[in-house]
Amino acid sequence: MAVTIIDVAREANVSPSTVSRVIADSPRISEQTKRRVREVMNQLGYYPNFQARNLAAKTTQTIGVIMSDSTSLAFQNPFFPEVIRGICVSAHASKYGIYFSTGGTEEEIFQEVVSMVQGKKVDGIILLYSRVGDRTMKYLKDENFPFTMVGRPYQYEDEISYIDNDNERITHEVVEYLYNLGHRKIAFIGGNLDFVVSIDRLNGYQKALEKLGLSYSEDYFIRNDVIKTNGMKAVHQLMELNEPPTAIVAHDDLVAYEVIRYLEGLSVQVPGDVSIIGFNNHALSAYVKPPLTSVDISIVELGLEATNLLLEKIQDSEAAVEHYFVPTKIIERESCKRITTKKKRE
Amino acid sequence: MAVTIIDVAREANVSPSTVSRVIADSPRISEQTKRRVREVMNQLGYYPNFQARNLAAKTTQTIGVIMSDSTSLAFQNPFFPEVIRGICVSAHASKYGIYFSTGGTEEEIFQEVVSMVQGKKVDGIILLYSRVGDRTMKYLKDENFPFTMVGRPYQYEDEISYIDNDNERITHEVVEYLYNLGHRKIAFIGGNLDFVVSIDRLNGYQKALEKLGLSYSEDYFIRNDVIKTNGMKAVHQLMELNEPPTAIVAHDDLVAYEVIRYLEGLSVQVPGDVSIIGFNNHALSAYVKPPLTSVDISIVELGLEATNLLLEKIQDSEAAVEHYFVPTKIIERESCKRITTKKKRE
DNA sequence: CTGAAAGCGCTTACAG
DNA sequence: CTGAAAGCGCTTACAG
Repeated sequence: MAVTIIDVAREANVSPSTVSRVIADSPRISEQTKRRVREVMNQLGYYPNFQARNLAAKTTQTIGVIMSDSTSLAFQNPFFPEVIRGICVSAHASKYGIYFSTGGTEEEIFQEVVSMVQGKKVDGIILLYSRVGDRTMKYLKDENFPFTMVGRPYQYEDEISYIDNDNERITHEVVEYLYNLGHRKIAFIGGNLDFVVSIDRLNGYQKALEKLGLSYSEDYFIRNDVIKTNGMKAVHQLMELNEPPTAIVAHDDLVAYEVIRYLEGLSVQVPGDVSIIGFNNHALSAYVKPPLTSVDISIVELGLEATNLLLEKIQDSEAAVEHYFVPTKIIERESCKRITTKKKRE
Repeated sequence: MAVTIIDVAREANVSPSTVSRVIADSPRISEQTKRRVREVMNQLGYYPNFQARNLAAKTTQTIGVIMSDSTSLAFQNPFFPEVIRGICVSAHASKYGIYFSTGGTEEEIFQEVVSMVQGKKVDGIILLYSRVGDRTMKYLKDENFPFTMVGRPYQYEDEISYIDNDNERITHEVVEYLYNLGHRKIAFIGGNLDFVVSIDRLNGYQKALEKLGLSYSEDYFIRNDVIKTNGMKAVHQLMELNEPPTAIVAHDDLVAYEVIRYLEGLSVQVPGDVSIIGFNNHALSAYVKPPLTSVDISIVELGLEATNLLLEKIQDSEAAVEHYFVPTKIIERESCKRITTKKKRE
């Protein structure tokens, strides 16, 4: 029904091959012929059939975007929309489309990736997460299929191209920031340790303590799952310690606010009694009370650069493995307070 | 290179047609043959080529998802990730994939939609917005291409299937809610009036005033663009009116918080002096101070139902045009206060 | 229940 | 600079 390359060829008195070459803007066709063929294409309302072209050319001009299962962090604001925006910008500039994974569970996602790869649905894949022991990542690596990750791979770091923040360093800086405000008792509320980002941030926290001569205590570390299931109690226990923290680093702005609310229940003031700093710099964090000091992690760039790297890989299968860190920045607002170190010690 | 249907056929001693029918699980093939062919497929690691299958079958098994340009509301949390989640659930259940638009400007988006339709990239399209005078919507309708919208179309309402909230009604209810708390001076901060959702909410506000015997005043209506560019001043003017409002309805939780911040600058307490209610029930709104009363609009359902409707349309081109409203609910928190109507009037 | 053949709408060596 | 031909990997009437 639709007008095909054959119709155009007939109408323009050339062969289908020629029409095909005009579409591709091949230099081997004379300007005159091109002009004539293009005129006919417009006249007939011709559009190349995507599937047919891809089948013949053995390409798809689309990249697959995979996020971790929907129950996890990835679906929270604002990471997801922003990273997608970055991907869109880069993909659009190179005339690539985006095919989106729809799977729910880890297993479904894995199966979907396999079918994307084997079924030749996409030219390359972006993994929007990095999880410990991830089968999908391993598969992609073993298949030698073009892919990049947003997040440092937990393994094979030298064989996989990825974009990330320097999570260890920035968390280190966050702790130092609090230290410089006079804090010595600094608690940490981590993310899901199945994800490398959470591990790196925890490492940064621990190393900073060490470097600053503060000792690490299990009591000062709350895992994200206990915040989720039993946050109120965990925060109460934290504040009932003999030496309750004067500052808290939270893995995400959302959990920071959750904690602030529990603190309120205990009549603990932020930042009066306890300073708190979050990660990810949510849109709301500027407006909320107290405006939250938070680490901006350049989410759009994360998506943008991951896509650029993938596109390089697709276009040149010999392209070197590359890693980038995208900038992070502590956005100071009003949830952290300078204290004079007059308490117990010293 | 990859193993094809031919390889499987040869190995299983059947024709390619038979293999194809086994893939489709056609009832016309004996169980015995199916078993044998499937065994060979596993053994050889066969996966059907997506493009080839689609080209031959004249289908794509994928739906296109289009959002409004990235500068607008759609990219704000939490609408975007949640609506996508809804779409994914439904698409995945029906084994459809998702092709995502990457365009930046309105024109780019339009071109992309045309190429999706004409290039046979997708079987149907979901428009994640409804804009006044939208060329893309008109095009889809005129082409008679299967599509649905999240949001009431500004035109051709009887010819287009869509899912929406009953925005007029819920805004009406919101005003009544405030009225029942004793408020008589209720201001409204609207969204971008290029979008139908904003128009409907404004209408609901105005009709509620009318029904409740309150008069509508231009002074009580702030357009979203002035909030964006000159919000502080607009809020100041609002509060310096002879009869400043005692309650404010904000088109979105984000703008509600922005307003609250400006109010603070004027030492106006929320909800002490002014009550405020938002829309969209952001994830943070529960945690923030004051916890914001907000209208939950069931975003996931919006995506889910729009996809279901589209799938019906795709599978049956004669399917009737349908509309659904997805439930809305006022989530009461702490930003609205009952007042005793003792001020000036009466 | 199964197969031979045509066809989906392109691209790309190969030849001139 | 252009064309004829083969092929990409499937599906689907048609025939038996």
